[in-house]
Amino acid sequence: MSVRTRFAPSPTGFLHIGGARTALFCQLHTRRLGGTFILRIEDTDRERSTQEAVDAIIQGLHWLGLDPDEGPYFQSDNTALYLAAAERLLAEGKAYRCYCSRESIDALRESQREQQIKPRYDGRCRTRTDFPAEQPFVIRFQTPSSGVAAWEDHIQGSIRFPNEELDDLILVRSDGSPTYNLAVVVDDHNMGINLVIRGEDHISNTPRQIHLFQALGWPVPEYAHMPLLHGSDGSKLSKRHGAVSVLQYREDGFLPDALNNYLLRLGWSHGEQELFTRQEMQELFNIREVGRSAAIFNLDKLLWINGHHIRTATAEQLLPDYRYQLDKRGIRGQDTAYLLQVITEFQSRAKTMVEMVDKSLFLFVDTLGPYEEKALKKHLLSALPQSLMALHQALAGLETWQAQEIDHCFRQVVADLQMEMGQLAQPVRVALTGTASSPGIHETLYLLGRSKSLQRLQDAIDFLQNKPK
RNA sequence: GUCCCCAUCGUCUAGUGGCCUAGGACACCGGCCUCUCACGCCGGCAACACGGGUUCGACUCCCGUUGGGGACGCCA
Repeated sequence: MSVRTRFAPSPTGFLHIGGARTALFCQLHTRRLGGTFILRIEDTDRERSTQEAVDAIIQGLHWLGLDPDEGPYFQSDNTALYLAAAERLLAEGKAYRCYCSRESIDALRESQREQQIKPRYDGRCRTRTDFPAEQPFVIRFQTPSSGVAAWEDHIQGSIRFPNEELDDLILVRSDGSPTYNLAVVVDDHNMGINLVIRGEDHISNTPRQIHLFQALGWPVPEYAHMPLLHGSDGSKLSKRHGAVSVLQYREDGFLPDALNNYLLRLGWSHGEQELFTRQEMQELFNIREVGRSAAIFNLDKLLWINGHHIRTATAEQLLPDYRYQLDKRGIRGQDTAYLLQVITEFQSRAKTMVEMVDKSLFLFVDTLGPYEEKALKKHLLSALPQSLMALHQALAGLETWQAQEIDHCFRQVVADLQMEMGQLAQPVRVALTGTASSPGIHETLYLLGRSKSLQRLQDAIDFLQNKPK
C-alpha cells in the first residue's frame, strides 16, 4: 500500500518555519516512496480560523514548492461526518453526554492542581442516566480505564501511555460542533492516511486518537512525531523568537530551496553532507532517520546555505527574485541581458537577494549619495585628482565600452602613472560606488556604463579639488 | 505538580561496543589568493551533562541524578 501523509495546519495564523519543516518532511518522505502528500486545513475552531490564514498557508507552501498532491481539504466541510461518528459512539455506549458546567470543571481542575495531581476530568457523568432536556451538554468519549495505549513511533521509538493517565475527552462541544481529536480521527480514516507526520507537541494526543480509532473499529495509522524547533532560548518557537511567516523569508531575500535545505538539516543528516539540491532531498530523505532531539534555529547557518544556493544557481534562475527585490526599491524596467550580467557579478558577494540589491544599488541610481565615511577617509581623500583625471581622459577616449577594453585602458593608466593597481582602483571604487567594496574595478566600470562612470569620476575630481584644506 | 520525550563543540550534526588522542558544517580567530569586498583554499579554537552499573573494553547498552522541552482546553 502506498504511503499517504497529510500536513494539517489550523488556519489561525500564517505558516511559520516550524510548520514549513513539518510540511517539508511530509512531502519529502512521500516523494521518495511515490506516495501522496495531502493538505488538510483544520478549521474546526470557527472562532479563530480565518480566510487570510488559509491563503497565507497555501501561499507559503507554494513558495516553498510544497504544494500538496491532494487537497486542500477543509474540516469545516466534513462536520456531518464527525457528528455521525460521535452519534455512533454514543449509540454504542462508547461515549456519553456530560452535563457538567465549565465552572464545575474549572473548580475540579483547580483542586487537582492543589493536590499536585494531573488536572483531568473525573468522569462523573459516565453513569448518569437522566438527560435533562433543557440543559446543555457535551459528548465525551469514554476512555478505557485500564490498559495502555502504545505505538512504535517512526522517530521516537516505542511510546506507551497508561490509560489511567487519560481522561474522557470532549468529542462534541455544547454548541454541537466537533472537536479536534474527533475530526482528526474521522478524516485520517476517510482520507486513507496511513502515516501521520506531525510535531512532537501532538504526542499526548496520540493515545486518545488511537482509542478513537479502535472504538470506531478502524485501523490505526502509523506515527512519526518530529522534534520541535526551538528559539534561541531553547523553548518552543514563538512570536518572540521571530517566528514570522515563511513568506517573510522571501521578502528578506532567501531562496526557497535554501530554506528547505536548512530546515532539512535540522534533525536529519546524510553522513557529512550539508548541501542538498531539491532532487537529492527527495531521493535521500527518510523520516525514520530523523533524530529525536529538538533543534535551535540558527540564522547564520541559514545565511551560509542561502549564499551557497545563490552562488550555484544560474543568473536566469535568480532573475525573478532579483527583479522582485529591485522592484521594491522602485527600480523597474531594466534590460534582462544587463541584469543577468549584474547578477553574475554579484552572486558570490551576497548571502541574500536583499543583500545583492543593496550591493548593486549604486548601478541603478542616477546620482550617488554622500561617500561612505570610512571609504572616503581611507581611499579617496588621499588620492591625487590628477590620477583620476588621467583615467577619466583615457576612458573617455575609448572607442567602445567593452570589458576587455576597459581592462587594458585601466592597466595602461596605472602603468603610465607608475602606480600599483590598488592605488588607483580603490579611489576609483569609492568614486564609482561610494563604498570601498565592489566587484573587480574593471567589471564595475563596465557595468556602471560609460556615462555614469565618467560622471562619477568627474564628481570625485571636483570633490577633491574643492575639499577644504 | 503529574505524565511523555530529549541530552556529543556556542549552534546543526557524524558516531549504533574496540576504527574516537570523537569527524564534518556554521559562527569565530589566523594565513593564502588579491585592485576592494566576497568566493575559494589552508590552519586554529571548541563537545561525549553527572553518578552508578553491564563488559576484557563504553560517546555508544541498563539504572539513577541533574538539566531541558512538550502535554495536561467545550485550541489545534
